[in-house]
Amino acid sequence: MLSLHQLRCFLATYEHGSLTAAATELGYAQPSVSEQIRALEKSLGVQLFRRVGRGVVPTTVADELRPHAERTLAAAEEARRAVTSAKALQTGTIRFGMFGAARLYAGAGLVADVLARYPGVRVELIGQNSNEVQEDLRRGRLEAAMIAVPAATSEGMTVTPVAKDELVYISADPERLASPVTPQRFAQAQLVMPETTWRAVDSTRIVLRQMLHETGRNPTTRIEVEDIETAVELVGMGLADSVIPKGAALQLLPRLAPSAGYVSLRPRQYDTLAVVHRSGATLSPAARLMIELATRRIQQIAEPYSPR
Amino acid sequence: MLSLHQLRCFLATYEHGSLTAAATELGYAQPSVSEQIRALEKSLGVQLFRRVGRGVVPTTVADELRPHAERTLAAAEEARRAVTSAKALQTGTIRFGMFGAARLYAGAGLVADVLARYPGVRVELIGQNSNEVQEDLRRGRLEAAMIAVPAATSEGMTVTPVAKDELVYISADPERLASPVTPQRFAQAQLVMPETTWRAVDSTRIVLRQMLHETGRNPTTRIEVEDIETAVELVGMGLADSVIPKGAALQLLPRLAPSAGYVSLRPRQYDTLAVVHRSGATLSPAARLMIELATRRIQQIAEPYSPR
DNA sequence: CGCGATCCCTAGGTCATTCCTATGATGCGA
DNA sequence: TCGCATCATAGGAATGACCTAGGGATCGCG
Repeated sequence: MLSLHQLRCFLATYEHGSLTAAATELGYAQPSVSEQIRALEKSLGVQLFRRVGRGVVPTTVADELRPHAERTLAAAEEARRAVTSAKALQTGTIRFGMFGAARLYAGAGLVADVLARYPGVRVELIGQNSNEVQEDLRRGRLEAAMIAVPAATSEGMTVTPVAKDELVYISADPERLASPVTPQRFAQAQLVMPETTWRAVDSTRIVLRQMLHETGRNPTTRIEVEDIETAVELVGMGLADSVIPKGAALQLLPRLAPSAGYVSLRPRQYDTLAVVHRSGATLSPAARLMIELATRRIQQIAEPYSPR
Repeated sequence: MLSLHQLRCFLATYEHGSLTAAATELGYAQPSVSEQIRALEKSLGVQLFRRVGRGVVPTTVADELRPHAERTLAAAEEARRAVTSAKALQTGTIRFGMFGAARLYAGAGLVADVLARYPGVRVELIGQNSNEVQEDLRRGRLEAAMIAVPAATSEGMTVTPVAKDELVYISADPERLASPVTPQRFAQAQLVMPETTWRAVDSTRIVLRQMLHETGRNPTTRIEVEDIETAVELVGMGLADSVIPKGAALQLLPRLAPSAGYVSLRPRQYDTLAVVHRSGATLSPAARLMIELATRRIQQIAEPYSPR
């Protein structure tokens, strides 16, 4: 079976015209190199060197083999180098999970942070929804992610809360923004809610359902849309109100709904943003980097998490 | 230490997303592949797969490694293929030694024979002089050669005579061609002799010296030139006569000295053409081919060798 | 022409690697 | 919750890598 080791011995022997010299260069005893060459010749079924009195002389087949041997060793070396630099985050791909809304107002800055520090890397931010991201985590497609809890956290996951993101009520009607929105008023509102596909398990909705449940009411939605931008635009057009994370409101309202504003709920409600990964896994440098940078970004916008 | 085997296991695992499947494809037991992957990860100092419940999932570093692993294995395969086809004489270089005059009138046809049979190969015909060729043989730079004996044959060489090439007297003067040239007449001739550099050991001259020595005379040369064509041209201009192998005379006289002709010596003198190689060496297919073709070519021109 | 130096091969032994079977641990899906 | 699929571990046999020691051939030199 052809091996890189044999090719290394072959090249050293070819260049020196001597087994002894090759062995010296490679740091082996002479019979070891001799044995490797013999094994290579046997495996190829051809004579590579003629043993002639003083030293050895390559055959024409050896001439033929040499450039290929060099190419093969170079490719192997290149492979090692690529891995090393990927390990050092100089190149390669960094993949990180991040649920929709948080990605919306922290994602671009996060990617910018990574690229500023490691210009050679590719960055992938995965996931439209926290639960989708959790599924990727569970399947191993993602090493770590920043998601909004509560979501149906499965066993074997380590969850580290990093920030609280307040949920605010947004509307184009100044009257409804005059004072914090109570559950009573909230229950009567005409709402547009994003992330239709995932409404049953969406973190924000779970929080809101809980809030309303305490008052014995169910939330009603007038419009269901897929993405948060559309929801904000609809709010700007005065067609409905909505509840979104404050960070998203700060970024999207001026751009998509300049006539609208936001106000807190009463009592204040929060999405908890947390870093999640498989329990017991040792995180790669890339993942640790992303976690650190994402945490910093998020905490610039949302309040740092403080356990009660 | 990185090995091709590890890369093969890595690729199979990457493609199947499973150690078991990879092992099946490669024809190994599952723990063997597992061990190879672990060794590769250790040698690179990086995790390549995350072990996740059902199967394994490549990390981004593995994504980075894969194309390089493929390139490396392809290069190794290419190396093997190149050697195989060189071995089968489909490509590569065939090197053969052949001394000056014989190469002159048989070389082109010999090369044509080889190329007709093996269109992909490169052919090198080495050597201007028998002794130069012998030196290459002794040093191992040549595997086998067709040379003219007697020449100073050194120990350790196997000499197989294949043809006798008669030495003929050439002249532009029809009178001198009327009858075979005796040593007496020869000793008085004005001669032009080729291969100046090697005159002391040249095979033809040794034969002629022996012939004259029996009559107690020494040969005199009027002109010394390096190559046989020049000598023949000078003969054609009537400036001197010469002695060259009959094969060379047949080919060169019509072209370079149409007014000249040739006649035998009395007694007839012969160069013996022989195949020479190191004793005890097993000849490569290429060398055997060249010997066979060269022998056939030579025997079409010179008389087959018949031991007395 | 012998003599030492050089270089390759062979022999025999040690140690590491490779590969196997058997078995345990774990996650997934019915 | 049970069965199945998958990976990890353990232990042992076979193979390969490497070494030291010594023999044979060749080369250059006195």
